[in-house]
Amino acid sequence: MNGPSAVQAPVGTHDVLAPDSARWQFLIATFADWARRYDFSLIINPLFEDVAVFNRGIGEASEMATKEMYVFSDRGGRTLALRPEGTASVVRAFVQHRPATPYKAWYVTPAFRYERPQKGRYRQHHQLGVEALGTDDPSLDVEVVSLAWRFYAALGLTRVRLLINSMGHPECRGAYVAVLTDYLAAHEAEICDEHRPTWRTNPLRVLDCKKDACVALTTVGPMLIEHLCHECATHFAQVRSGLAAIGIASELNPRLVRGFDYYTRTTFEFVSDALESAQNAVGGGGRYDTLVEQLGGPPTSGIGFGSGIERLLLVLEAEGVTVPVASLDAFVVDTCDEDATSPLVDELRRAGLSVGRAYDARSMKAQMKAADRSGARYALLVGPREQAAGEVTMRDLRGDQSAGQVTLSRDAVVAHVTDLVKKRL
RNA sequence: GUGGGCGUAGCUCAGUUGGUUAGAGCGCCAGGUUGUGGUCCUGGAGGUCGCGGGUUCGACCCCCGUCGCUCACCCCA
Repeated sequence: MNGPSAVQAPVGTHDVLAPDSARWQFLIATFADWARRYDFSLIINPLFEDVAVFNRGIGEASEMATKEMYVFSDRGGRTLALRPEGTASVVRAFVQHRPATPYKAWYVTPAFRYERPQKGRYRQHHQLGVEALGTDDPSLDVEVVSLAWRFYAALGLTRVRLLINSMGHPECRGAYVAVLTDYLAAHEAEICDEHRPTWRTNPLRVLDCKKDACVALTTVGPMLIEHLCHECATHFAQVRSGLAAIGIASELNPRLVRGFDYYTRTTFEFVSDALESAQNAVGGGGRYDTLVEQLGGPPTSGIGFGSGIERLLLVLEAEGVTVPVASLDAFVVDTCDEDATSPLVDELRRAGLSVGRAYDARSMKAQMKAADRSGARYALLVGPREQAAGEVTMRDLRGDQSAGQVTLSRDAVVAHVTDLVKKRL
């Protein structure tokens, strides 16, 4: 390597190649299927937005907005940001296009945050999620949560738990924050070293703190769940009973406070007991009944959830879930006539089969080796003998040790192999 | 943003107190078998030992810097 030094992916990003990419396909296809069953349509948003979309959405006081966003100026002087999460863009698109409500959309997208990478945390990670706008019916909260729940189950995960809480709406939360502020002010000396100087900026963050000092303090302090107004308390009760009615166990966690300012009422998080690290959250979400207005739309309720693909893959591995890997149906081995290979391969592919072949006119032994490594079910051999007789030799590569082979006429081979493959499905 | 660990072949890793041409397994290519994979045998290709500087007669090894990877804190998915 005397040429230019090799380039590599930026810090905190990663490439996904086969065979790992098969697990991504499985995740995305499974999620798309469940989103379809729940009547969600696909939405595709830009990866970058006017920075105001995210600032107004996730809150200027949040860590993500202040320290973690990829903000840049384009050549036209616009201040843009790479999306750090999925919700704000969907809501922005809703405000801009005003689809009929209820509007239910699913997405899969990269998300960008400038953080130090570690296990399960990247500067570009990927999320699957849904958003549902246009009603605050608790049945919709139940649907969004259960979609996530059923999706995790469909992946084969058994150790995911649902934590749930209610953030109230702005009025009852505001009243609670006043109570909490008084409480924290009276016990300021007991707050952990990190939050003592900053707790007034966002008192709710103290609830989220994992340090012993803050945990001890807030466990006995006032809880938001106890200060909900009648409407919010009723709504939350309906969500929980709705989940129970379809057999989904939700654990009330009054300390659950998620990182974005836009959340109201129902807030939830899925954690995996299979992950021991601090990155045990595989997904989360909640209701955001003021976000549409903050982005300039009419008063519109919304709820959504997002799940990190990289996190899900960690959990799949931790739980020992294996993912089906598609292999080739056939591999064409041709030592005779390169010009005859392409039509045969083409016919097989048009018949719906996945077909591999060798290149560079390699020896039959080399091509057979390639056929074996490709995982193909059948090898289709065309040598001078078959060529002269108008035949193809079909060899079963995955049968018993004594795999047999048969000779077929060239005209019948495509239909024959197609039948065999379809019978196995 | 803070702190720890690690960078040797495509991959996983050896490499003695600092001493000549840096090794293994797997993978890859070819041959053994001039028409047959998965087992076996033989051979081959592939490395500026992350990069730069320093110490030394001599550095993969020691020192400094740098880049990268990784783990944890923080935050989150």
